[in-house]
Amino acid sequence: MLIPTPIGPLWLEVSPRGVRRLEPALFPRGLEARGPLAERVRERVLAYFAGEKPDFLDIPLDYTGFSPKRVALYERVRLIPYGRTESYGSLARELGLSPRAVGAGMRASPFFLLVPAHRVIHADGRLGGFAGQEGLKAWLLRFEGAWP
DNA sequence: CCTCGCTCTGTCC
DNA sequence: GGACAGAGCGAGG
Repeated sequence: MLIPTPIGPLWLEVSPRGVRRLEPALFPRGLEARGPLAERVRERVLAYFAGEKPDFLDIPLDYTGFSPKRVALYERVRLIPYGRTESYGSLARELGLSPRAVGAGMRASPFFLLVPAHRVIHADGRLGGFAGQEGLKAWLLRFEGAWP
């Protein structure tokens, strides 16, 4: 399912266990997502870009194939509330990882918005990277009022 | 602004 | 298995 947003379409795939991927993509790239979960995700994403401040904590994610450390990292990042930021380093200390490992995990996440990687920034307040789309990270944080 | 050492995951071979 | 790049941090110049 392709969900239209102000930053371009987001491609959604679901499995019986939950969302398998949600990320920016211009064209369909796999099986069409159908069913109640797909509809729920679509409504929630539209609400997000309509300026409501939804969380996505009740949306199940399909973590099949991910290591326990990555699951713990993603579940922790999901708890960062709308409009707030935390640093790679503080998350790393909390989870017993290295700061680089947190960055690597965020980079590899297929759960755009659902795991709000854009809310994870440098310890000194700079934004840090975003898989070559740092403008998108800045857009999202400004939209949430978490960045000047 | 810059460099360096530390650190270690993800991804390729 | 091994090699390398990378969404970091902190100290130092």
